[in-house]
Amino acid sequence: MTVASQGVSSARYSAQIRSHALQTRIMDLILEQGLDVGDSLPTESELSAVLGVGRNTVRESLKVLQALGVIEIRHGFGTFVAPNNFSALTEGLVFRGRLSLRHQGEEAMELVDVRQALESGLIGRAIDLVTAEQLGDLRAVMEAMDKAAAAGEPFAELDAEFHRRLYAPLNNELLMNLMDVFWKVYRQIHQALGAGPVNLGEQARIHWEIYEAVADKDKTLAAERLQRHFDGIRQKLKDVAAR
Amino acid sequence: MTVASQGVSSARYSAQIRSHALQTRIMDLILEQGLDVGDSLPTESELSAVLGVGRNTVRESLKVLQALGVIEIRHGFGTFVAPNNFSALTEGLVFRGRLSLRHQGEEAMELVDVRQALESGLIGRAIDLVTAEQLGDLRAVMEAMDKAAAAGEPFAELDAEFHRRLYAPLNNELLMNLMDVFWKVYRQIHQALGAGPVNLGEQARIHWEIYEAVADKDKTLAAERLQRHFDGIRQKLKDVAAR
DNA sequence: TAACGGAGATGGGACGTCCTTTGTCCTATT
DNA sequence: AATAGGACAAAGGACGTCCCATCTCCGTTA
Repeated sequence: MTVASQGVSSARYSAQIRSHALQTRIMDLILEQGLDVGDSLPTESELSAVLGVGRNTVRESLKVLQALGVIEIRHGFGTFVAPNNFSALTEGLVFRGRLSLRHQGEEAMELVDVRQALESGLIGRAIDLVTAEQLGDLRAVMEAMDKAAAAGEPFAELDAEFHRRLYAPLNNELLMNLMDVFWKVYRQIHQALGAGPVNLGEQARIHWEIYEAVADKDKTLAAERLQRHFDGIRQKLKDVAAR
Repeated sequence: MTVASQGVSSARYSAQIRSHALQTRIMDLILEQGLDVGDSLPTESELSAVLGVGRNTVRESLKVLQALGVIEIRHGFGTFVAPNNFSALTEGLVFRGRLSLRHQGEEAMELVDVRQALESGLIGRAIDLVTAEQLGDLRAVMEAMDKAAAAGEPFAELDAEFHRRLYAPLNNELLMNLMDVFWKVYRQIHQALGAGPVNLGEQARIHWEIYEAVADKDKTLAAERLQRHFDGIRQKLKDVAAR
């Protein structure tokens, strides 16, 4: 544990506790009133009155809750309970990643480790649950990837889509969000590092191999190929960071 | 899909883009100036001047960045680049979890799935890397757990500590943070659900079995026992949610 | 019937003011 | 000389107020 990691939660920062309390009160208010995703919160002025604090203070808390993906603020219309949304988490992680590039990109590597564990750990169950239709979707992505590769176009988005669809059978929204976050963060760190030239054809081939293993319902093989896929990514990161 | 669920990411919300841009500018400013963890940012007034926006606006962005774990604000002292810290993420997830209790606690289940994949997926490498000292630490936790179980005291904290130490050998701070978050969220959801009576002795036994497998460096067995541990948790959740 | 536009509501933002907290430094006391 | 305590300055915290920007809704008009 680092020196400072005891920081934020420490009782020392009473101000943080107070503003944190306000956020909690707002969340509790949502829950108490039985609001659900899509329902609207009271206006800022109303909240300011109900909670007994100034409107600016309310606004600060609302902004934080929005950043945490709890609510959605729409200018001129109102504030609403947000659907699941982790995009905020992305920002923080990307920042962390960029900050860590000064220290040999540890964070990026850690991120790949976590992704690897998640994906190769879950592929088995995904194979158990995948339907023919979902497999078809996956294949469609691969064909698009081939097309992009043949045209010499990068296919970062298709890559992400492939991994996303791979785990769609699990029907786990939290996982989807997390994987999205990891993917975006990885992407941005990769770009910031200055990605070297990529071999599109080989990229596509690796994904095809994973697809084949999944289509054959061969869990061990799929897990192994995913593992290797990530080993490759890790190696590439190491190469870039070494410069 | 609800009315609002197409919301946040849409280009439609220019206001969100603007405030998001401000956050990004602050983060960029940190990176450009070469600030590292612990360094202090300009004061709110200075930022307000440099960025050409009002102090309240700056404050809103700073609060968000604090919530994202990017910076740490200390009343009367200044604003600093924060060490890694995910505690903020916890809040959002706990809220999600509580919100979802109305829908048979799906989120809690998803959370367990992700934890399971992460932990059983990473235990192998943890076993590869674990040192004798770390193994000793792990054992110490187990002995404390035994003592608590014998005394009839719940040992949620020791349980968390066990899982934390299990993966300490990986030296992956991101993973540690994530696991901490998952743990806290799970804990809170569990409490909110109204935890049933727990069999302390059996809890301890299960953890001992995992420990033994790790001590024997038996990766397969450890992964399997972890898997079963989580299956048990999942079953318990299902029971509680069924009421 | 469809397109346009205004009204009203709601969030966005900027100042200015005063309070609270924190760290520092200086002084007085022992 | 060492220490305790108070004064001071700097920084963030909270509010109130005023005006702007944007959205939705609904009525008007072509």
